[in-house]
Amino acid sequence: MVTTTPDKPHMTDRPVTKDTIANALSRAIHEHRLAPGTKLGEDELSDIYGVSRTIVRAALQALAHQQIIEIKRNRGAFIAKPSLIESHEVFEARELLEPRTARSAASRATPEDILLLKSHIAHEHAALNAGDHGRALFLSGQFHLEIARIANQQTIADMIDVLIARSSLIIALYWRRESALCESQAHHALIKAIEDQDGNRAEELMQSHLVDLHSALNLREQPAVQHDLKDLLLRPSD
Amino acid sequence: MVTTTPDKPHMTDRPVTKDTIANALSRAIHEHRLAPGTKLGEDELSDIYGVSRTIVRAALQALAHQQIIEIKRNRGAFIAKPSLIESHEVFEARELLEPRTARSAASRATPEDILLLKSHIAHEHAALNAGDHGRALFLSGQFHLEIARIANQQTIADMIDVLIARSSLIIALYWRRESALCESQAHHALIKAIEDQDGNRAEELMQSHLVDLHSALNLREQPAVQHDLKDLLLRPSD
DNA sequence: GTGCGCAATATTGTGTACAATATTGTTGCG
DNA sequence: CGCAACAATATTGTACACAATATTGCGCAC
Repeated sequence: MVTTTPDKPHMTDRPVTKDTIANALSRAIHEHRLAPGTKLGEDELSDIYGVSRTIVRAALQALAHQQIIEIKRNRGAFIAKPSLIESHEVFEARELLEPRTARSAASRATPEDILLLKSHIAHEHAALNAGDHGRALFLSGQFHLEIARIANQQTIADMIDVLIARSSLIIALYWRRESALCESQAHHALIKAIEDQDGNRAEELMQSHLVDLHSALNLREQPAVQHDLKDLLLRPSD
Repeated sequence: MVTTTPDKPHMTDRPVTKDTIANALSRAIHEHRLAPGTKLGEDELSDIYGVSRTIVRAALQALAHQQIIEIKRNRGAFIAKPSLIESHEVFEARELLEPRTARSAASRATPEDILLLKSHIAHEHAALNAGDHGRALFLSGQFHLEIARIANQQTIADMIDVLIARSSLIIALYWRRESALCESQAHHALIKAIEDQDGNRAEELMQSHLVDLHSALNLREQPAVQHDLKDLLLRPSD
């Protein structure tokens, strides 16, 4: 057995910088492999990636700044659990940013961009058919991000990136199964509008798509998944 | 001389956390006491604040994430110099976010909020009369931030906060003196609209105010202040 | 037996030493 | 005299050791 080698996971010996860890964690959170409330111990991570806690801490601080993890002093880092208010705010912000961005994308998209978007959809479908809901969700987010990139507004794209990451957490906490209608139809329609350079329609479709997403959430009650049992025991309810 | 005491600057012995340093630097940048391109050495800062480089690095990383400083590997941290494209993007993002936020603020503002806004203006005027342009600029930014806070959208307010910080850098680089018209009139009108709960007018005023700001910049030529001499020598021009 | 307080343990916070890299100064060769 | 390679210096990158703090477990008193 070679499993006893205490070396880094990959043989290519890539440096393993803070971005390596931040991206890995970000991805895992996006794909719902890490649930809100999960503790991310520094020693734990430094063991996993074979680097010192210094690097791990830098990665955690980066994620904390995106508000997808929360660092409590002398307590550690935990995957964030967006509150009801926060969740509304995130989607309201997306509704403010993304429709106009989609309009802009419609007027700039090249044939290559369209192909890329379609490939995104295809991968999303494949993941969904394979039962990999986490990956499908991640790709769905990347689709939105790709539109922002096409719009050629890096600054806005960066903001949307963060909002999408937080949306993933919100979905983990507040998604209601009954409204499990697959949203890929909306994405298809969006591509069509962008392909047709129909900015008005793209904006409108994006707006209603986000409203649909927003309203498909149980943003009236506390989340069903409550890892942080402290406040759960303080909420008797049913 | 007691200047030889190696202690912390303030006698109150406040912990001096990374936020202390980040806020101080942020403030100094806002007020144009630190010019774009200035190098921020780690040892330098750790000496100044009497903490180890660990804390300083954390502060610098936080500022880097807001894109108001740039960290070059093995080179150090430098105050950012937003490019022309970046500058346009920042103001386009503000034009997307702030008008709607002002509308929202108009419908929520309490009498106390109005008073706070007016006090902001007063301080801004005072600073301007005292010739402290840096502080006036800082307060002007805070005014915009205050409106976002009144709108009760923390998420959007956070984004605007970052955009305002970057705007300060952009103004340092691209402001043209000829258009030195004091903008406080616009702020006065905005307060009036908010006080009157006139959302439409607030949105409209904020929009035109930002367009004015945007167009008061020399966003066609490279910045006059070029600390980074590397690319300046590569640009012959006049 | 229950509750409180203290000790033991584990985890994060910070400082520091050393390694890696970039920058600068110098020297030797063409 | 100019250029290039190399050495010296300075600065950042990383790991690690210790300090501070929170959590947990235990024992004692009531």
